[in-house]
Amino acid sequence: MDIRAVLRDADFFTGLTEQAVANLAEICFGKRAKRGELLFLEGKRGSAMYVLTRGSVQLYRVTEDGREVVIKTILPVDTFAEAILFEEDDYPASAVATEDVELIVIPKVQIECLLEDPGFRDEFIAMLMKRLRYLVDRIVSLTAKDVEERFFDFLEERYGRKTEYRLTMSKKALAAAIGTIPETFSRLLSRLAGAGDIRWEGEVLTLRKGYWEAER
Amino acid sequence: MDIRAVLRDADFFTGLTEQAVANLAEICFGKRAKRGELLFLEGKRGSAMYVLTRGSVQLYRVTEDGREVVIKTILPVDTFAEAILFEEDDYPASAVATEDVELIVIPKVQIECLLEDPGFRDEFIAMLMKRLRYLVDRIVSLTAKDVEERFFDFLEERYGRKTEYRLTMSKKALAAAIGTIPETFSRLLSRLAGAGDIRWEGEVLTLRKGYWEAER
DNA sequence: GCGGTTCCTTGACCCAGGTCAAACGCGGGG
DNA sequence: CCCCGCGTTTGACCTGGGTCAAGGAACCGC
Repeated sequence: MDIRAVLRDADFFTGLTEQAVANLAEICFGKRAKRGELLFLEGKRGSAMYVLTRGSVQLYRVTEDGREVVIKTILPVDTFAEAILFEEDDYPASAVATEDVELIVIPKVQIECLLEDPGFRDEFIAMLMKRLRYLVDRIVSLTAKDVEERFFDFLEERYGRKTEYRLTMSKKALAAAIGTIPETFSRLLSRLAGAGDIRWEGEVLTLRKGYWEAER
Repeated sequence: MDIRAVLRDADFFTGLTEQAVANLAEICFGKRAKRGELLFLEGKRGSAMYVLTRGSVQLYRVTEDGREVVIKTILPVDTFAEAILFEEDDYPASAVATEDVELIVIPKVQIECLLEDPGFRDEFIAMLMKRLRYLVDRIVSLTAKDVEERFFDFLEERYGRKTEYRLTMSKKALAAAIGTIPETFSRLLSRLAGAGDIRWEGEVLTLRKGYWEAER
């Protein structure tokens, strides 16, 4: 895995010179984790942010009564846990690998230097704005849309409009990603399959041709 | 209304020198709006951010099918619409006055100069982080808590733990603030009143003594 | 191969809270 | 002073989706 190439291509680091990326890459290191492994825990002190290069990760919070609420599902190539860079304290959420994953670990101290650079800082602010927008969208979606709509929103947002999706995370994780439970998700799928809207074989989900053009 | 004094005390402007605040105050101006008035509309171009000094404002989004989702309720003294400062484009949400309000309007261009100052930029980033946290909390709350819990969370978060609250916005607006509809909110209130947990007279809500210490 | 997990599915049930409708109080404009 | 419109309340009703329980199915490690 060529760390430097990955960093260069990540949105997060546009605005850095080739040289700066090279320097950064020197300090970073790769990491693997297996499905189900925790990457960090809400409230724990953290000292790194991540770039996900393979697999998927869910950021979630746990309520007092033990319910897990997924805030966001991370897919390659995306960065996460940038929040930690600007907080003296803890991770604001937990992160779990929803499949076997590969990631790049970027030590916090290293980025703090970069933030001196005003250009980079602007990029950083722009990224935060994107995160804000995402969360607002998620609130709207969880509040005002039903499970079916959220499912297709998820497909579109995370993979784009296609007719075939290779979904490698578990259905349980998918259910959590769209803010519901496995039972409800399973029922949704069999209803859609019954109506001929989708077909699910192994890891491959196939949509009825023209689905995206239909009423919706 | 002493604009300079308000700005000086606003969290948002800590990190500015007295002089910088004074300069800023020169450019800003006060504004009033009546209950129900729109301050800005999602998708419209904007060129100012605001400090609310009296009344309350709701930020909300409208879904395709016309449902309004309240993102956040603003109370004095808080800033809003800072997002616009870093977007070339539009307001990401709409804002409506939920009571008669007084606000300070800060032209966008003016702040853009301030962002040159690295100290101010750090404050700005810290503020964005707080917003992120807030939205994550709201997701958790809307997803995993019932209406009653959200109501008391709202009271605590917006006014602190007290036994008496002067609630000047309409019950309709309150219902929207906690993510429900007037009917459900009204039923909640009469249930709580029946149980002796609350009393509501005019604008004043009184909690049963020791409410905050109870099980919850 | 085999017992033990964990995942997935299905069925029966339930309930918080949304919808629809009706009635009333209240404040402001004509 | 009356009327209209809005906010509020209450009642009757309904339903999306969560809970609980019970089998299958797939995947371990031994």
